[in-house]
Amino acid sequence: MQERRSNADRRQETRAALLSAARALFTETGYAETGTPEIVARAGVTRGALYHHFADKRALFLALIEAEAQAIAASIDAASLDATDPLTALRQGARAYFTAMQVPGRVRLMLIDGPSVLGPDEMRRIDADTGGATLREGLAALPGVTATGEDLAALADLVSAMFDRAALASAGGNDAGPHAAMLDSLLARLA
Amino acid sequence: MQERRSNADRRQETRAALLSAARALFTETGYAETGTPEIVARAGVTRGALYHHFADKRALFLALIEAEAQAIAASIDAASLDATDPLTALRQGARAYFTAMQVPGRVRLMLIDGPSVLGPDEMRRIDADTGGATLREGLAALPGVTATGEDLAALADLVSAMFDRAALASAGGNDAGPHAAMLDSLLARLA
DNA sequence: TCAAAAACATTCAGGCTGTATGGAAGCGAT
DNA sequence: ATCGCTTCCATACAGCCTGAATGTTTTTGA
Repeated sequence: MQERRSNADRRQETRAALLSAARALFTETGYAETGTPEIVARAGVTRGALYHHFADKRALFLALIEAEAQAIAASIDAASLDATDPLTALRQGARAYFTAMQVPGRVRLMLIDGPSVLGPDEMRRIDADTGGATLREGLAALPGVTATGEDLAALADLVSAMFDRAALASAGGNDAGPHAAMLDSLLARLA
Repeated sequence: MQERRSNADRRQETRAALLSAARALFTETGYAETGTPEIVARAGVTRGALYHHFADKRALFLALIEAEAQAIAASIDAASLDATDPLTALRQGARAYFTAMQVPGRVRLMLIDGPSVLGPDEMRRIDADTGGATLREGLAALPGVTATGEDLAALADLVSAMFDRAALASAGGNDAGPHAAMLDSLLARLA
């Protein structure tokens, strides 16, 4: 019995299987420690399929990171829609980011392996393509923030660094309480 | 002609040669892209020497990172000795950190490859063993900071994240001005 | 229905890591 | 001084992985 599938379907299915298997293994074992034989075995295909869909291991990882970044940005957008004043909007966005980053493996993908494998520049680009502007606008709306242009971008970058560090602190079963609370009070000082 | 060297000398010399060669290649090409054959060729020894002194490639990298962290901490300590009031002390420490992180390759070693190869936990341990306490004390001395214990540690971690991000922004020939200035004004708000 | 293209499988070459084995040089005791 | 022991280092080997090249099957479109 041979099930007749369209090329588009086949393509998308194996791509999804590869991305899913790669995500599982990369988050469990790390990028460098995970081999492509392992990935394709888990995905139920061969290495030929992998190298047909992706130029190399790095390209597979890049596709994974981009999908993950979009999922995170979508979560934040969905959560911070009902904004009353700028500060609570920012706080809601921060909470949404933390909960989004608690999805298993996300910290490792986005904050550890991502910058190392893809480089900081590419990670910045990905961030800019997904949710980068949101934070800038959220900060600019705060009454205590007068920065614009480059200064505003720098401020957003610094605040984003604190978000990331707080998310990192909450990984591995650690208590995120102190970091999140402290970050919240720092944001309150900005307003 | 055979130069008679003591075992202690031989050991330290080849170790230094290996660490120096590894530092050069890791900073130029990155950890994953640098092979041990390349390292030992540059150091003028063989892979046998490398695996005699270090358990594996990771252990060599670890020794390198620890030495680098101590060098950075030493630079900061040396620069922030003449402290008048807490805020300027912190500012001087910040400036010292930025100049220390402008040594070529340091950003890549400490902020990109380090966390990926050694893991965030080990990087935290290294930071705690070198200059971790300095920042906590400097922040605690600020009049506007009332946090203690876990909260103080969380604040120091968040501020440290901003330092790192600012240093990262200044890497690759980018202009560090906006980040450094913005960070400076944020620190002033804390006091 | 049939050629062309897409999707996938298999094979191959090169390189790298870590280990095991071998040799040379220093060290301590006699 | 020399002899066993240890340290230091070099060479050889086995296993694995990556990416490219080559084959095979399935789908597509005319």
